[in-house]
Amino acid sequence: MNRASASTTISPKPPTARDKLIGAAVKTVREKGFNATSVDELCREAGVTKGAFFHHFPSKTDLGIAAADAWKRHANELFGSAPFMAHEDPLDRVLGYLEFRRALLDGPVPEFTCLAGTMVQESYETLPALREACHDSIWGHALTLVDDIDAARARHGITGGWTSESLALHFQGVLQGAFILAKATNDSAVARDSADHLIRYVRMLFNLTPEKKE
Amino acid sequence: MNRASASTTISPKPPTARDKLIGAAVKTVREKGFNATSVDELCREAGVTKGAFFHHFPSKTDLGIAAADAWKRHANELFGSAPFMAHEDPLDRVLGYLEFRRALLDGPVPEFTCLAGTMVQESYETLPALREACHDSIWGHALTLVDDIDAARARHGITGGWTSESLALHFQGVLQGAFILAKATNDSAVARDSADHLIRYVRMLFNLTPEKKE
DNA sequence: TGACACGTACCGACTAGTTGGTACGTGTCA
DNA sequence: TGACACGTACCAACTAGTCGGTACGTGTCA
Repeated sequence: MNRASASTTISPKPPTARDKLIGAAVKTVREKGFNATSVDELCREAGVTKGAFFHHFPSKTDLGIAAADAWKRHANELFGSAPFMAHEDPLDRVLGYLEFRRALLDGPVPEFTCLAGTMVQESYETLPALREACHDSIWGHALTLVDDIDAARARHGITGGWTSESLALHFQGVLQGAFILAKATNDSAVARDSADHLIRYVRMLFNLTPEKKE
Repeated sequence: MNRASASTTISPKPPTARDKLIGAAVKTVREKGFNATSVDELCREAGVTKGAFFHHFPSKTDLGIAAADAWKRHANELFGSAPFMAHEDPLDRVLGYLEFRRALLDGPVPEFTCLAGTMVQESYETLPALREACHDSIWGHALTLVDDIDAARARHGITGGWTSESLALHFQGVLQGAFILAKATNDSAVARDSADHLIRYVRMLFNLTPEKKE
């Protein structure tokens, strides 16, 4: 009898023009880059008009900022609710995270690359507000790993001349680099190889056998 | 008595408009990206006119391709003649390469980043010829390391479930990722931290102590 | 209950400026 | 003299952003 009676109980609200534009930006900017994606194209992709665009966003840069923020929330939801998070040993969660990320490196290149990593290359010297949003997106995700790395070090008695934060950021760096290699070949195999090296590194840091045996 | 008689013995030929445009592209594209750099701006930076531009390059994309090629030759000359190449043990050359690259991660961000890695993000789905040139630039440099990695493995009896080529590409990937992290912060410290993790990884692969002691 | 005021979401034609690229002229040197 | 290296003037297409206007929901008060 309420306003959603005629539809299913899930997803009561239809996506607004704002939501559709953010979705279009996440998709198209990852394919073509921020500067090569025009406002008209984003509107076409989202199925909205230019008036709607500038009603919701003061400028194209502001859509980029909103998309970077949405991207961070998307990532933290995806990984925060993934199966590997159920492991009791924090080291298993850390390795589970890396293996989960490696498993994502499949299929077409534009679908597994990082929006923030793509946009920061085009903005870091020219659009400080967008650069900052990309920074927040990457760091905001990386820092979710620090507590587990810390706990894994404590549990397994690992010290070494490195910080947990630097390792969490190294994870993101290796993956960002893997995306670039994959883009250069238009093939994801090279990215998976790089992820394997990263996993091997972490196993060695924690005195496990370099190769996983099952 | 030859055509360079009137000038010093060094650098006999003045740079052509073509050379100056490639130099301008290497500098400006690394700062702002390929799409955000206009032809007019490249001409201004190089001190040449638009007529000269399109006399030497059929299109802006072709300048990008030429710049990627020049970048590869520049890199191979820089690293091929660096001091670490004199080490007798190939493992010392491999580690010397990484330490040399780590040392380069200093100063302003736009000066140590990679032209090919920057351009490939903007071209991989839209400009196949430029993507291919970026691929050649990165791979053409990475593959110069494979023989030394192979020799180092033979000398030190290292096998492991990885190929020398994948490790050489992993080096490039980690560095490309480090550039992105540095761009996101506008600071190079995070890139050096990531390079340290990479060096630690290689030392562990070859059964050295994780941290260097002198 | 219904008329009025107001706010939000959205529309699409328009503009001022920029874009990559072209056409053609000119100087220079083998 | 003619080929090459460059300069000047220009163009059509596209760019981000503007602006006057519409559609419709909501709160209020007689």
